[in-house]
Amino acid sequence: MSALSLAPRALYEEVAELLRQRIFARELAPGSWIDEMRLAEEYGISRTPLREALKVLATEGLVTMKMRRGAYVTEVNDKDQHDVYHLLSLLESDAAGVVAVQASDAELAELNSIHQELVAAVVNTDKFFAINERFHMRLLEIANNRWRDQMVADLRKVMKLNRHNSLLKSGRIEESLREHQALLNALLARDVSASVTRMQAHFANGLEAAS
Amino acid sequence: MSALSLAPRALYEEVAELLRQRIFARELAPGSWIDEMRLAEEYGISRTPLREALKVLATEGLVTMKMRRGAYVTEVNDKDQHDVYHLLSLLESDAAGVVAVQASDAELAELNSIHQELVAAVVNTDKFFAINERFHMRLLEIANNRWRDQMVADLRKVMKLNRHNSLLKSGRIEESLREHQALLNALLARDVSASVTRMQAHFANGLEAAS
DNA sequence: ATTCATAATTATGAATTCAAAATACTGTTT
DNA sequence: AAACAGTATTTTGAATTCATAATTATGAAT
Repeated sequence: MSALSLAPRALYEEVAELLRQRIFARELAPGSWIDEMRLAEEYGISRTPLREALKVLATEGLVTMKMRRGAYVTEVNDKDQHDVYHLLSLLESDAAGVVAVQASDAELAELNSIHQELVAAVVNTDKFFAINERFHMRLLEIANNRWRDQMVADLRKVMKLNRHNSLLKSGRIEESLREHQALLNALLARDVSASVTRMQAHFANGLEAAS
Repeated sequence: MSALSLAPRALYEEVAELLRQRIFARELAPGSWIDEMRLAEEYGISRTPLREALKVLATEGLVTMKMRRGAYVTEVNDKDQHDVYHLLSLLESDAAGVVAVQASDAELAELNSIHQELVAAVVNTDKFFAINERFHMRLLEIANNRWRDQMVADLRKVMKLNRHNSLLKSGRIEESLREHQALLNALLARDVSASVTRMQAHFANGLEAAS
């Protein structure tokens, strides 16, 4: 068997993740047909787990199944992009409000510590992006709603379908940092409405930069 | 509506819907193991499309796949119930705000007309529930964000997993009607923040009634 | 009777096979 | 050359088959 089977995850999950990567990398371009046989052969597996993976991606919205003519990579237009971004803003700003109320002091301290890493990484773009991602994820974890986590994860995947996908443009690292600082201040002050507003502002600026 | 979809659905979709119904009806109880062979035989199909359907339901959160030991109906505890309800409130109240801004006069008139049906159906509980559902769905459609529609649909499915699932308890039809009226007034006045607040209140009261 | 080891059974995960639909190809006619 | 009919090929959807993991049953030893 191939190296795939060594992973603890189910094969169809493994394949789904490989396909996501190729879709995000635009190796499988939006609107293009997905050749089951070719991919199955390439991965050295049968069509069965591959087709299961495609159905998972279809439910996530990354792939569109057409009756009797197979799977196609979903095309995301500007409106979709805008709509998804709107929902991310809504969900994450709500999460910020929850965190302002419910987080323990230790958890807020942890967010603060990640923020300090962010400040330190301002010179290294890649590192900044990675830590920024970690900050958002940790905040969601602390907000402690697995259903929201799942939705945000799915929406972020869809965002990656778009060419102008970055949730954080490289040109506005300093600006983004200031927004993060303001958000953190609101969180540490446990000011709910300010936390929500700051997160919304963070997203609003991000969309402006992306369009 | 589904009557317009002339295209026959794929078998795995058909089966997924049948399984959803059985899960909502608690014929497949939360936490219980799903017997693939039994169901496949019962439906007169092979395990292949059934397993594809199960993977779709797993992505929706209705079932949980356990490595090498099959599929189980997801157990939704009180916290899950609360978390999902919170998200529904968030998404639908946001939709109400969008509608207050973006809806055409004709669309608002349509919502008003559905509301009048609701008023007329106050004596018939089943009818009231159905029309109430239609009002919420139409409002979402008018808000015009297919990603939110999808998320709300999935969350409502999860809500149905819970014993105390009703988004609208029978004891508070009159109260619910008043809330709807207040929401509609805000929408017709195109008052965004009032629309959001009214929808939030509608949900807040619903949760209180459900617990 | 309880525990442990081993054999038999069952269920899962994945490959293979098969039927039918969609597509591509061929050759003929105009 | 364009249009068409008819055939061949490809591809999808689904059933079947197969290998192996997990579970259950059996029986020996204490």
